[in-house]
Amino acid sequence: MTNTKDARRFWLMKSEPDECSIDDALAAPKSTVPWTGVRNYQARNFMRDEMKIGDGVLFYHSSCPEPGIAGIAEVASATRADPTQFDARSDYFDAKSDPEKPRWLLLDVKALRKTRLLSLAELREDPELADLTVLKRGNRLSITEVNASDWKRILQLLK
DNA sequence: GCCAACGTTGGC
DNA sequence: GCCAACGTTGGC
Repeated sequence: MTNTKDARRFWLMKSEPDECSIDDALAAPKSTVPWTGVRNYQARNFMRDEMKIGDGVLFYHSSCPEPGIAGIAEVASATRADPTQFDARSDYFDAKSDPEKPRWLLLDVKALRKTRLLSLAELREDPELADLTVLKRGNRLSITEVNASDWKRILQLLK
């Protein structure tokens, strides 16, 4: 199987470092964390339909003093139900989700390494990254695709 | 804490 | 199925 449909793809995943930073992910067993709390259908569908084990992930810190890319990770599992949707004490509880037909999914993300913080400001300054989805105005999606050339460029900036 | 942008909800 | 109101995200 070598057609382009099966090529490795790349993603940017936002995490609030207060909840799960790149350090937290690296400290987890097997450096792997369940990506809990996605409550947006578009992001869920990316996980369910598009993301494959081994896909590259930019681990992005959001809602924090220094937002930006903080590490490199990879997709480490297929999707399964996100258990927090059924936990009434969880911030991510969803009373409308039927356990027989879970509305929200998660997948495992394996942290590979921490990088220097490539800040949002620095990303914006790079003309080569002009089409990076996370830089687009009004973007709020917690999972966005990164094209291969932007991925390459970002790894270069992180060297 | 502000607020722009965007997704979701629910009345009709 | 429209769309106004409301809630959330997330940088600043």
